[in-house]
Amino acid sequence: MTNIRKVAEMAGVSVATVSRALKSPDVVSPETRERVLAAVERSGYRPNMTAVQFRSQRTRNLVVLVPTVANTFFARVISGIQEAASRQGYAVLLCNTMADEQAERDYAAMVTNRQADGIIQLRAFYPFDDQQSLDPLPMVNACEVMDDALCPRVHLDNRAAARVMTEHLVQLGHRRIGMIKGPRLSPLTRDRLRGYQEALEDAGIPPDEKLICPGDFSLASGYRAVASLLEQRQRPTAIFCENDEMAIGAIKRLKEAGLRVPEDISVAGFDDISFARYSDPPITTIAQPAEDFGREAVSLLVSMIEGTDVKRDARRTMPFELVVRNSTGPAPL
Amino acid sequence: MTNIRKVAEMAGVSVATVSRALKSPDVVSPETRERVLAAVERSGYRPNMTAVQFRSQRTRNLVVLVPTVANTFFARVISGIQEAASRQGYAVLLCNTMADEQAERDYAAMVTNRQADGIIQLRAFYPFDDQQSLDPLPMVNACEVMDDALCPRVHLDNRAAARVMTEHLVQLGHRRIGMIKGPRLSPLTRDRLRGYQEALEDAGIPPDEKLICPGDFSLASGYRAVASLLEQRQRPTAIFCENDEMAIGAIKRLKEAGLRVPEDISVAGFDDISFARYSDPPITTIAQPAEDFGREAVSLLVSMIEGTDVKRDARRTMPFELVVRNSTGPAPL
DNA sequence: CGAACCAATGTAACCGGTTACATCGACCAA
DNA sequence: TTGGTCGATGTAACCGGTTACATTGGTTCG
Repeated sequence: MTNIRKVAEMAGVSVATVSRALKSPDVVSPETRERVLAAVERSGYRPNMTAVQFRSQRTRNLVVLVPTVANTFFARVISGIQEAASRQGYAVLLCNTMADEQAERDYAAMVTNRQADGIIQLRAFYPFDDQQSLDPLPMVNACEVMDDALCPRVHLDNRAAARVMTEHLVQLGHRRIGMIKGPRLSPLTRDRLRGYQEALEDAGIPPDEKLICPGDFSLASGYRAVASLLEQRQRPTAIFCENDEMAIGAIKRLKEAGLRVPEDISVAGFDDISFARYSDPPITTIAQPAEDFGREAVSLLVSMIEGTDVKRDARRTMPFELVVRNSTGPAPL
Repeated sequence: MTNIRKVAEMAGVSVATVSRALKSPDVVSPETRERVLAAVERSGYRPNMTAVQFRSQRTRNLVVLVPTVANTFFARVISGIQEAASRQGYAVLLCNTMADEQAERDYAAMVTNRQADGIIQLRAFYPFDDQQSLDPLPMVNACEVMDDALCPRVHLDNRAAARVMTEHLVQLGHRRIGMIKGPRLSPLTRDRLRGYQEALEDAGIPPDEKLICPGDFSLASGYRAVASLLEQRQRPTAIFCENDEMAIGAIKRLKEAGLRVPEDISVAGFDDISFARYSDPPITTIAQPAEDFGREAVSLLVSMIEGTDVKRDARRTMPFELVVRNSTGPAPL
């Protein structure tokens, strides 16, 4: 492996000059620079980045913790992150954690280890031990955010969005509106549920626990949840699913039961993933500027890393939009 | 930042003893070990991994280049990779490259840079300059493999799989079978196309260029391709899509044209992504052991890294399975 | 009793860059 | 002429671990 000393020898200069010729070309004379670059070229020299990182205490790497990269919503967030990061000269190291806390801690350690300069967490879990350390770690929480202000957060007003969706269903005349929830402990689920409940209350519709089904954001869980909703004495005329995958699973089960969507029953989703538009019928859902979540998170994180003052409890709320397609329609008489 | 010297001082031993107590506990006396571990505990010492990596020339990181992490097939491959890697003590750094060659080269440089020990490429592109270097770089190519034997490869016999699917359609009585291809330059597309053509030839069906449409694996491209197939004087009675996303897009367009699947026209996919089962109708497709692709790739890569002899042109061919669902049926009379 | 050996630990070189500080020669102004 | 300044470059310390080799003290055996 050719190192900086070999290059220095070839160019007939000191290692310091080689380093300078590569990192701050303007401080070496043009002739020397030429000579060094020629030697670099001839020797095929590539700096050993572990040495550079070790010495300079910077890596220009960002770690991103994603619960499931397969989720097309997260995929869009990721592409926003990558775009912004590469524009700012950072590489993105993606970690598909499957919501495993130990895996998240291990990857987060890359920051305390100095293998990465900062971390973006897309889940409501703080992966470090020192929750209250004085100098906040360079971390940003996006999408599903934590309640505690342990680091800057980029999020959606899930409560408001769920409320808008529920109001949409109410306006269509629905009064028995089922809900298929996301994972039990997710703040995202809690907020969407609250929005749904508030909208019902505003409309003077009494809450009904039996209409609220557990789910886990998977296609299969949407499918299963519908089975239990259909057993009810008085069936709902609309089902609000906390994400589009579950809506797709739900629709499948409804069709199997011989029900037409939306004539017999309406189904709403959340996220506006690409499959939502191609579903039969296309799904009414909440669209989020996913890429912007990523860009915003990177912008905050880079500010933290580069020393710009970012308040630990900074918070960016992103806009959402109700996208009405054909999976929702007037309540049957 | 507490370092090994501080810990050594606290424990009243030398830095070498601290290092040994942590890395090879059996060579230090139990009492000393206790003392060191206590000091580590009290000081909150965490080894600086950049120093460890720099010194030991190993990182225990694997880079994985994925064209699009959102693709649910790749997501399964990734989870196989992660499972196998973590079992062998390696961390996985995922890179969503969007098939951008420069991005792939940049991330691949992490290996030549020594920021990672090896790389798994899920696309048919060799991201290093020195194609013919004497000591092969620790790289494994999986899923969409290159024709040149530049590194070990883990792949599917796409030709055989496409042939099986086409034979399935022929057996159902179809003689005008359209095809929606994947990206132009992909070897995967070329092989699947060849399998399709061979099956037609075996069945004595003359080839018809007009039945072969370009696509790019996206939902939208499947949708668009069907539009052009429907313009044909004599419409196909079956369409073989090179992946499930395009099949879903195709079905949507067919329904919009008032055609029933599979009564009026059959549609087949490839990959068996989770949405395939939830489509209406569920899609007939080719299932691949996606997780095994990942596990196999890691196994080969780790062997290369750890010096076990792996032939540069090693090649593992994974099995596939025809999954018949309801999107294919007998050809209409 | 002394040589040989061994377990436990210490000393210090080393990995490959970066950079503070030193050095040197050219040029300029007093 | 001389002291000061400045641009270009060299010297060497340093980052924080790992590990070859040296050292020490105790035990075993001829």
